[in-house]
Amino acid sequence: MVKALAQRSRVTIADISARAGVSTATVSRALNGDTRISAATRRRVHDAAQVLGYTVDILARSLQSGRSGLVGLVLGSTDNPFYGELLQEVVRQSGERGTRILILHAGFGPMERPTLEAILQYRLDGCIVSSAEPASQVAALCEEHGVPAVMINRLPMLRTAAVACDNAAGGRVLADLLCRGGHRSFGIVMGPVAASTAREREQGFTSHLAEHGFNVSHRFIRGEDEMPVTSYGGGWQAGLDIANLPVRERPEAVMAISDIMAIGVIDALRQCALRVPQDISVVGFDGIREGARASYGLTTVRQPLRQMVTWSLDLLDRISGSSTQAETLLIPGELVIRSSARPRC
Amino acid sequence: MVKALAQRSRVTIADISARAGVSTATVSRALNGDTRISAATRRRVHDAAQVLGYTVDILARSLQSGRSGLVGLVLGSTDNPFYGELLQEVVRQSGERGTRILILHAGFGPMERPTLEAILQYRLDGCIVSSAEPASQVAALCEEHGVPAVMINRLPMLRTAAVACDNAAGGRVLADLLCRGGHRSFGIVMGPVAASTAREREQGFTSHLAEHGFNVSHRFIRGEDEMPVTSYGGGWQAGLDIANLPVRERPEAVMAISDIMAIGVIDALRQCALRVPQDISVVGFDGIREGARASYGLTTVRQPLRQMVTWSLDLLDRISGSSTQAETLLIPGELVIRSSARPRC
DNA sequence: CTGTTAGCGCTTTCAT
DNA sequence: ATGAAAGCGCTAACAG
Repeated sequence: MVKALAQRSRVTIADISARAGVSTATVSRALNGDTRISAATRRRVHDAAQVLGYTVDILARSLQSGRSGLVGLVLGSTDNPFYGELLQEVVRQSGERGTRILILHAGFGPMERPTLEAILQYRLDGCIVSSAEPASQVAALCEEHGVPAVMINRLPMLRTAAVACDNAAGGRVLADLLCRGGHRSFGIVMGPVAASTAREREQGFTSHLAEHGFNVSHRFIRGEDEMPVTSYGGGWQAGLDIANLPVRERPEAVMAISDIMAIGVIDALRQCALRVPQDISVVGFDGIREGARASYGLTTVRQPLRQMVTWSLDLLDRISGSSTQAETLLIPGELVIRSSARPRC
Repeated sequence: MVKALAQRSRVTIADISARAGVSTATVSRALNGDTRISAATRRRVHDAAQVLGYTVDILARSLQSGRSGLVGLVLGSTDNPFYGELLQEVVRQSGERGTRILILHAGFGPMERPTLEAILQYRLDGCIVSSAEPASQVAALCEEHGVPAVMINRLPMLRTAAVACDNAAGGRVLADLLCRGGHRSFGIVMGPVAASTAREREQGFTSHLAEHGFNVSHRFIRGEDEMPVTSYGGGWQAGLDIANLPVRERPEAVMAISDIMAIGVIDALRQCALRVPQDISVVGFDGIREGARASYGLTTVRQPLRQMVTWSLDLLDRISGSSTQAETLLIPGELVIRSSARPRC
């Protein structure tokens, strides 16, 4: 009695079995909803558990079952609000399914070895990878050890699965919008490290333009030294460069490879007294909340975040156990027309 | 052989013990750097581990030791970039210490019961709580079960520890700056749900003004329905309201309770053709990256994020085991003067 | 329907 | 300096 209180020792199924007068096996079964247990016993067990304040020890369960109920998440730099939104959605949905999120990485750059090994050490049920650099490391490790992995918005690597927004199609839709808006010269803005995502977007954009007899006259690759990915700072620099172009050379429309870059571009253009969209149209890609602010009114292609996460989690469930196969789900993005691109010439 | 490959079974210390010709106990000791093991044996064990590609199973270790190496993190809505920055810093530092982050919550609002129980189920070594609403629930649970908890930027609850930026002092510093800038009328902007953090900031601000014979003439409480906390949208609304005030009533300076609100205020003021800081000065609090953008140049008090996280993690280490005590660490914020507040009248 | 018995992989006395 | 054995809390055969 005193001891129990003093030691704050964990309440185990053994405690319940004692109190309910059944074996621990029965307790386990009752608690896990095994239908073979009589209603009466089940009640007694549940009551006892309730009274004692029992909670399963997932560590113990996992040791036995091999599944931890943990999903690893690899995030890029939260400098890009997209990752924050992704995190929130992943946490929400995985919570609903009763699985928890272990953060493996959040930031730019590669992962360190010990961090990577957490995948094995904690017997993760799966991994969701949404950042560029660590993708291949994680893919290799998961592949080798049979841990399901799904890339969000990255090309599937090795035999991992992937779910992505249809980047190429999105690029095409934006090109189309700008063409219809009567723009005749185009620029594109992207970060130094071109992830597959960026390349696809560009490719879709460029090829659609080509089909209509246009091409991309200016291609700005700008980034911050410390973080050579798509970033506000990179967009800002590109914006300044665009503003400094001789007027006749200046593209009438610019597609930024991500919303965060587009926002940087817009700020820089305005800084230089250029008006968006009157003087120049700017479109982005991602659909982050910030783009919806009245001060930006960013026209963009929104990634179907919710669905992408749902499918990722489904995929993880499905491929766990079965031999991992490279399966790719492509979801169309949604064109969101606001005010940063001129509708008519 | 075939079986080993087919089953992809985990490499355990038993495998190592077989290969190295020692007992599993010795393997465990060698791997954990027990000094009593001879150098020769240790080498053999390490080599074998290396060759076999061994990784500890933390689940098994934890079951034995009671410590999981997992720290729970409760985050507010990543709508406020502050939480994204916090996340990144926490992940970085905990990674360095060899502990991993389990996300318990990310978003506005309370936590659901099952999520809360993850704290016990995974035997978390501790919890870091930085969001308002779930704080009391988490505190209660941790308190009751002896799990160390530290509130970041919240009042310590029950017997939990806390580390915070000195909010009151920060408020005072901002008030002082504005006074010296020659401002004579003041407004304050905050979200509907006033966390302790917000109240302290306001209190410091107001009391310093009072000491100099000023007071806050306007107090704007604005938020978004779905998310009644400090938010961009709330700041925006407050900004519009300020802009719509009769000119003579309009405060010369406004302090927003957070940077994200300050940014909303600035955007709205500009939308209404008011210039910041020429027509009105705006200051914020937090020091998020976004405020550093040239388009905002937000004058603010920066929270010493890095140090706050370091201390939190230290605190968790220290109080684990010992009877939890309410300990509060207050770290001064750093005044960052940029261009959103008039320096001289 | 329920109890008995083995472990899951690791650490840790207690011997030697 | 090393081994044998117990056990962390749970689940899953395998009996009845």
